[in-house]
Amino acid sequence: MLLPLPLGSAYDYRVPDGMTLGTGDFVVVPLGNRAASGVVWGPGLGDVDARRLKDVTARHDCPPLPDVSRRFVDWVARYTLHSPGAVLKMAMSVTDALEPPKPVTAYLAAEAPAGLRMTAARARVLAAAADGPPRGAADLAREAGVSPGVVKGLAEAGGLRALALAPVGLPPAPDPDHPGPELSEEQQNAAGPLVGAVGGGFGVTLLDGVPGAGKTEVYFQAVAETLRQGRQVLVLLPEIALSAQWLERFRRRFGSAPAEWHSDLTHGQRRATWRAVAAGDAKIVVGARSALFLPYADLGLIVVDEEHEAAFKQEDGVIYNARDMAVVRAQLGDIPITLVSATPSLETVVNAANGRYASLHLRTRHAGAILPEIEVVDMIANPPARGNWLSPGLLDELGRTLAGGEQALLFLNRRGYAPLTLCRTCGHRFQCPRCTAWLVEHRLAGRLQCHHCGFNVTPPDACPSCETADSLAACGPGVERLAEEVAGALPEARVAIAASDNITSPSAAASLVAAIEKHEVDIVIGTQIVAKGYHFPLLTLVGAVDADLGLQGGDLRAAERTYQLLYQVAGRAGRGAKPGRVLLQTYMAAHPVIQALSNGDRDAFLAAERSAREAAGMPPFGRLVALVVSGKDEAAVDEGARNLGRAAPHSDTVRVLGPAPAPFALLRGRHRRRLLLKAARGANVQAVVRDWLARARWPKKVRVQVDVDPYSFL
DNA sequence: AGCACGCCGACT
DNA sequence: GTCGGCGTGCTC
Repeated sequence: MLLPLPLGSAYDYRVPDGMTLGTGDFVVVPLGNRAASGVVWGPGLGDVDARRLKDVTARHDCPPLPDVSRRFVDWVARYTLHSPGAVLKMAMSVTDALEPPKPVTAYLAAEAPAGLRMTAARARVLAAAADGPPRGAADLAREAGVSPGVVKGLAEAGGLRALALAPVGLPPAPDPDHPGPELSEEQQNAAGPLVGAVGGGFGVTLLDGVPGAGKTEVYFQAVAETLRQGRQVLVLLPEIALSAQWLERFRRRFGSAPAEWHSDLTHGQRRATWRAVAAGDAKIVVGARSALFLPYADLGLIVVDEEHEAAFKQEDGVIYNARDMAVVRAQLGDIPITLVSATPSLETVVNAANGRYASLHLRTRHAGAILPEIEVVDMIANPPARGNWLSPGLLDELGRTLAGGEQALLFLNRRGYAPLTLCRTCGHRFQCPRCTAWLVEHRLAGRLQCHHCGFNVTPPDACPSCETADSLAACGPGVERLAEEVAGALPEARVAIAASDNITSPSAAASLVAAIEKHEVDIVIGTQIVAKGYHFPLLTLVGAVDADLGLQGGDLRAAERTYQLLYQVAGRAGRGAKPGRVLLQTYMAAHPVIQALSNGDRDAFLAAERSAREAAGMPPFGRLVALVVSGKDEAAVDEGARNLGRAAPHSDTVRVLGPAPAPFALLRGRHRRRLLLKAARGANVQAVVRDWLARARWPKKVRVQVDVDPYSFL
């Protein structure tokens, strides 16, 4: 019996007489003094005294967790060095979905039978029921301002008619043969092998195409083929909440909506979707990384769109990369998987180059659109006005674009107004008390905010350190400040800010997208949330305000990520009839990333990146495991980190760097130290780390977190 | 993850 | 004198 808790191993329970259980069955068991739901993982191990065993309470009325899902849970647990129970928890995220939905009874006003006793409360219920659709007892009672008992009593007395309400339904099944858009010859050539792979067992294909090439329509062909074969499809997107246009495209192609899986669902939707996936009724699921762990009855195809995205890396709880685990899931299920990107990760490029993955290329934009020209604006030679961030060249282009009735996007990967506030008199800087981070001014919200823990304060009138009034200065730009600069330079321009602060839900994203599509916006000023996926035909100018932003810091993937992000942003320009232009503002015009972008030479950039990683033995040519030691007591954390460092394994294939303070040495009030294990490509890092952790000792109040294949170095 | 047990600060 | 804070330990 595996419980969805971080317990270390499965627990044994006795099966009471008269109950038959099979592997994968969902059951209720007593745990301590409460009841818990878990999954039958196999026969008991018998390593616990039989007298201590408790009886299984009941079997849930739902399909068992399929064999593939169970093997997947075990595999992910072994790989990530987390407990199987913690991984199972991700597959059982809606516990009350284990029981069939109770039929919901709704009530509507009925012809009052003779002799119905009327009270003031009953009259209010009847008045409420007479107006509007049939509602449940609780809703009706709330509206009438009475207790639910009154509604029940009235219904029994015949004053209300009861009606069985259909449980939360799924959208109608997508139709693979719904007429879709015509594919170009290049698209058809790419779609052929993808469609051919459906039903043919495990295989990974990279679909690599320039932005605007119509990659989505290409993999939709494989989705359609899988639907025709009656099997389920999973499409993973990095940020499902922002995928309004993707969903619209899906609806156009298949005549119906897919089942969605992300954090923004209501409880009822989660429940219904989980059950429909388990029953095999939900034929296509589009979701964020957690959708990978749903209990698919018969999964036949996985697509990972924007496979290079860092958002696929789960950074808390069980730390895993959904793209990599999706490949594993496909292998265990013996089904094809397609990785899609305009800027594939180096890992994927290397796998494609050495033949482990097949690859398909789309080199031209769809419908005759051409790729934008990318120009470098050397900010040393063309500085902006003092206190501003837009170079004269970019400002001119903005004006020209607007005058031509077109739209522009200014990209700056910084939320808020200014990333740092300091006192001009004494130099005091506003820092988060719980994190190693400055407080970011959010002028629209009137707050100084920490982007890591949510701490925020009202900006004071006087410096808290030297008490000088009106001495605080905003340092550096954020999207809000950029909007202010644009408003000053181009007062007629209609500006919209797009950052995670104001685009918090799929509906917020949808309304912004609609406003841009209807040309109610001239200039979009956004963070990375506008970088990917969107298609705005009138958008012809993209300005990257601070192209160098991601290049600072010693992160392994800084160059790769900056290249991907800027290339994706550039790809928003010129997707319609008119050609686009892209301006990259930089103080590092000679940097290889900037050069590669302006020369349009992705292959040379990847080759250079690849040989640098190979020479350093870094991924994908070597393996990394990060250990983060954290706790509230700094001395205890240091002690734990030192102990781990002393116990660290060393061999000719493995070495350990650190401990060193993590880049965020203090995060949410916890002190953090990092150790990094670097190993040869073929090394069994899991075995090495497991052995290491078993030998080392650290204070109990200190937590050691394992991150296999760390993505960011924070 | 919950939940209980246990040992030190501010209250009716 | 108690209520309650969360550190620590346990759940077949």
